[in-house]
Amino acid sequence: MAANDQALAHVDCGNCPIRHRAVCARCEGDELRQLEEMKYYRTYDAGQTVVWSGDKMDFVASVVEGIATLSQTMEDGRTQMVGLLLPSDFVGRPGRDTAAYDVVATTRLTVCCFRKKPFEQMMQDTPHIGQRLLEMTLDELDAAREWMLLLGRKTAREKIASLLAIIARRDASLNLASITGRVVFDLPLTREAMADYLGLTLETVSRQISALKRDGVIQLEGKRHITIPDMQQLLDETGDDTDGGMLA
Amino acid sequence: MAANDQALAHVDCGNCPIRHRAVCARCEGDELRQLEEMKYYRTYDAGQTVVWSGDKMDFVASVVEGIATLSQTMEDGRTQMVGLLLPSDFVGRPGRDTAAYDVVATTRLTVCCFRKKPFEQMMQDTPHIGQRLLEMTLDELDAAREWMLLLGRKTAREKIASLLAIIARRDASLNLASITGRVVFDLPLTREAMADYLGLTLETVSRQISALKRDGVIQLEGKRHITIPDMQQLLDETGDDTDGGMLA
DNA sequence: GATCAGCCTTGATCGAAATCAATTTCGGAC
DNA sequence: GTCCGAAATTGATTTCGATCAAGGCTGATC
Repeated sequence: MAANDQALAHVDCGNCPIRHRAVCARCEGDELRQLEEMKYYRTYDAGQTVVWSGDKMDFVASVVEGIATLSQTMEDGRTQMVGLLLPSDFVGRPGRDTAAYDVVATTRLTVCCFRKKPFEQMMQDTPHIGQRLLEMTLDELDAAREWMLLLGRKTAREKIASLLAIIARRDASLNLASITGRVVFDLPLTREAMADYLGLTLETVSRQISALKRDGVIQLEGKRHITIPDMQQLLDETGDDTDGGMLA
Repeated sequence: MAANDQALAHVDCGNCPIRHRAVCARCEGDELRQLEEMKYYRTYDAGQTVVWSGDKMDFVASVVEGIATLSQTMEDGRTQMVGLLLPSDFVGRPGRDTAAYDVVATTRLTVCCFRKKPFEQMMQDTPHIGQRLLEMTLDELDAAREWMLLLGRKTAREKIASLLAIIARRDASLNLASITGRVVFDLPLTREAMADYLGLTLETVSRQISALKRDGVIQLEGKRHITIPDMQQLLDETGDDTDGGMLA
């Protein structure tokens, strides 16, 4: 049965992010069993809200499959996405019992949950879970700061190119393909969601995508299927330092 | 002598942030002694760069006194500040040996340093240091995300008001004053630094400050000394939800 | 296969902030 | 006090992206 398949996948470290990214590599048998007993799954349809900002949240979770977004909304309705959750990303904050952001599934979403209290206890007893969580949080902080540069200083075209590059790179890493040359993928976000992420309006997003298409940087099939003929050309549009990076 | 005074301050937990915020409350005698032996101080003049992005960084540190900024710069010179480091904030990332950002002292700055290797070892041996660091990192992540909303969606006026409110609130908490009513403080940043933080130009910063002054929201004495006659009025300008917050 | 709704594109116009360009103010050194 | 230079202000103009406004495409439903 499906539930069992998933459980097996976990034992094999194939899928469950908490297991895979935070725990598995260093877990002992007892700890594995403990985690195994604590976890449960939830799935959401595309468009469903997982939690609203301010809601009570008595679990932590990690994304198994699908994509979710974190966003903040001002009273007058202006919204800014502050995080994109991909498989293996962590949701929820130990030591806080209300959600700080709206969490929305943008595709069909499966998460692996742990009730907060026992998870926190487990963190206490098993230091490397906390250590792994610290590493992940530091990575997220770096990502957030990179996004601050994008939001504060990049032009609309650079913003779009950057977002496409990030999505392309993620797909490339999944496919184990090289980062240069041709890349093909489907956009997991609507134009509106892209706009919310980039601090733009959906019209500007649409226009800039059209412009990149017109300039041959990307090719579009339908509204979501994208081909990047030359990844380097896209990277040149992002404004980022791309020439090999510093080696020191 | 000064050095000794500082050492005493640390023993008393009065000042050193790593001690005070991350460790002290739960540290045992041995751990205290170990930290005490590891630490050393550095001071920088206003305007001095502590480390350049990409530089090797073999220490972690925490701010004892003064203010530093974290910023990212694009090849063409556009820069975005991604963090403001106040006393007790942590600098450096365990598990990474090059700096990811430029760290610049904006006032005279004193930091308390620990060489990375032994600090990491200490983290291994003393779980609650890592736990405290996780809490601090999660706080920083929240702050970064709040800043993303500011950068992506707020108007220039709202940005200035938000920055002033943050600085005012910080000073207020130091003075144990209430958050409402009259607040007086000195700006620790130049207009240019404010612009880098807010994703604006320095001219726009100047114009908006003049506008807030003209509208009676703030009073200016010289270029840096600011009086806020009515804190609530300033908060109303930030665009943030301020009416008591949600209570659920 | 018609209808409809959600998503997307494109055009016209507007407006906020950037840019370019002088001054002015202020704080410190002498 | 005077002088100097950095920091800040202010004005004129431009520009990029927002806003307002029509449609167009596509896929689901009946």
